[in-house]
Amino acid sequence: MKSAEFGAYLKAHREVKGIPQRIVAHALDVDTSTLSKIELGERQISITMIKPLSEILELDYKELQIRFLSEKIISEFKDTPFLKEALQLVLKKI
Amino acid sequence: MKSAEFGAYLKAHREVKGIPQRIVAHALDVDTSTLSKIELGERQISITMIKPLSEILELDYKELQIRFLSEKIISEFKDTPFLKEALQLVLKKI
DNA sequence: ACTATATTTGACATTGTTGTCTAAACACAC
DNA sequence: GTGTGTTTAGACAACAATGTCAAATATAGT
Repeated sequence: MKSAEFGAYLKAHREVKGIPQRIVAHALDVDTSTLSKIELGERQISITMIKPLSEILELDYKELQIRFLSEKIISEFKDTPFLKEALQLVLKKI
Repeated sequence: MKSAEFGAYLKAHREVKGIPQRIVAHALDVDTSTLSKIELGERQISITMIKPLSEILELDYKELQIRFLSEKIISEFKDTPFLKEALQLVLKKI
């Protein structure tokens, strides 16, 4: 899932709840313009936004965080040789 | 990654082989100034540099790549909640 | 010490990303 | 239609990261 899709996912949830961007943007401490761009995939979502997003959209934080993070890692490293081995090494180290 | 440690490791290997920065820098298609900063940890190492580095320093590519990549991931996400779970999910997906 | 080479440093231009601001586009009630 | 609130677009400044260049410093070799 690309970042644009994650943005669309957030937008869909926001609209289901009937919350205007104004409110969500305030919770994230950004402009509605920035939030709009996030929802449209024109701006990256900062990882620090996941917690407040989960709260205001009433989504499970842990689930959203894991999903966001895993997609971020995949999109960043998907074409990198030996990614699998590196991930296994990271898991061993942490 | 601004890993001074990895840079120092590369520098140590280069010096053991007696290869001047000039040669390695040329293989990486950068200035000696940039290479110096990389070795001192003042510039990030681009992942595309690992392959030419392994060749010129006669280090095992796979090993170097895995090591570099795992350290990069750790340094980037070490304080991120649910990293372990996200990594496991990534491994499942790829 | 002198010279040549190697390395490091700091200033700089370039590039990419971020969020804001203003205004335009949109939706929808009245 | 008009008016009100919402969303999006584009231009902009702030900021960080990159690599280069030229100058400064360090290291050998003789």
